[in-house]
Amino acid sequence: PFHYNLLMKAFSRAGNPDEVLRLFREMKESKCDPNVLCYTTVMDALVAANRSEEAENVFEQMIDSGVTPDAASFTVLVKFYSFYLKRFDSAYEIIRWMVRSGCDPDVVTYSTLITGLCWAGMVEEAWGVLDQMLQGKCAPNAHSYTPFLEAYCSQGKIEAAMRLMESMRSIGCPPDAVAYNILINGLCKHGYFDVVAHLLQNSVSDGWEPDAVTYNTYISRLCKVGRSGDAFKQLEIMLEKKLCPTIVTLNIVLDSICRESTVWEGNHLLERRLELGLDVDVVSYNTIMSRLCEIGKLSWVLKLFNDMFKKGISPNTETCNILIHSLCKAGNFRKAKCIFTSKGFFADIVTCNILIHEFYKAGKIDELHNLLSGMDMENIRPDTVTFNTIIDCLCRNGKFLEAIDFVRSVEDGYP
RNA sequence: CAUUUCCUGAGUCUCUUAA
Repeated sequence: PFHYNLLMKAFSRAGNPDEVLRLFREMKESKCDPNVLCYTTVMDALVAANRSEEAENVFEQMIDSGVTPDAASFTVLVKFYSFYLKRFDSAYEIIRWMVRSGCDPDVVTYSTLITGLCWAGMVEEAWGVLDQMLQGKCAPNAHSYTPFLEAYCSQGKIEAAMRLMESMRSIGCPPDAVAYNILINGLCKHGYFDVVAHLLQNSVSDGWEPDAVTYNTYISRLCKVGRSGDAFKQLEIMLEKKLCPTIVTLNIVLDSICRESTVWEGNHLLERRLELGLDVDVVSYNTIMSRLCEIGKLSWVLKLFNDMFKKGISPNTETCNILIHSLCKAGNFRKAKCIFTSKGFFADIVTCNILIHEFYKAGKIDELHNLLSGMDMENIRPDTVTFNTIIDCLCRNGKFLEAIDFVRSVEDGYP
């Protein structure tokens, strides 16, 4: 069981839930009874792949086979109810169940719920959970506060975020590099690059040390506002500080090069990756394929996809979305559908938005309706992009009355 | 039975869709 768990954990980290499931089956067939840790590993792998129904099944299996869940396994349930399904009533229900069964929720459980609530924009509710936590004599840590920082920053409430940083200090949870990274991301997003420069200068006296993520954040944001020259200066500083660039750093630079100069130069960087001591990953390929998709080079996209496969890098949902988009743009709906319906691929809302747009453009209204009802069955919830796409397409086709009806029909259900 | 070690859960950065 230990060794199986180690293996499963490795595949889970590599983002390969199917292999995790295969090992899990193999384990049970070889009469090696999984323990709580194994069940939790499997559940977490499934949740990370947004396959929560299957995770729920595994939890039930665990109960049925008489294995007692611990705080960690319950927390995985809280995680998928709050992070993915946003069903907070169910998350609270899990916590009540924990208390009833004598397995008290700990700081991780509460922090998970707080994170989910903050991501959903329910900041007030989240403060309530923090109170509940304090009443339950469970001491909060940095994980309990940073979700609030993130929420404030994304709402543009920079002042509130700064004030929270100060209170963290006085409460005895001084902000760490992660907290500063969240703040820096928020500051960059709202254009306060000068404030970021100051924070970096004062880091020693403020008691924190910038890490690779700090610079990745700063560099990426500078690139996004077209200041790639300044971004490269920061990359130099990062290297001078002996901070090792990560694969994310490489991907940020790659993205900037592909957008600003040519895909060709981006590809060139890929070939020189070894000099940096970094190996490319699925995101590197997605970055290039996406730019190729943009300029309509289907055959190049397919070639890179093959290269990627040969290197043993598994495609993720983004990869498949780029492929589907490229195929549709080239009018090859048949192949696109092949990917869409292939097992092992789990469509998300982005996949559906791409198809909705392409079906409209191609006038494939029947296909469109099939897709919409399929989304309903698969529980894929439309987002703002879905609605904007539909409205935009209706208007472009001159169907203004239909567009107006549509807006009215979704007015209350607008996400 | 105790003790020690190993294996499970939470926060920040990069890629995909509309305008």
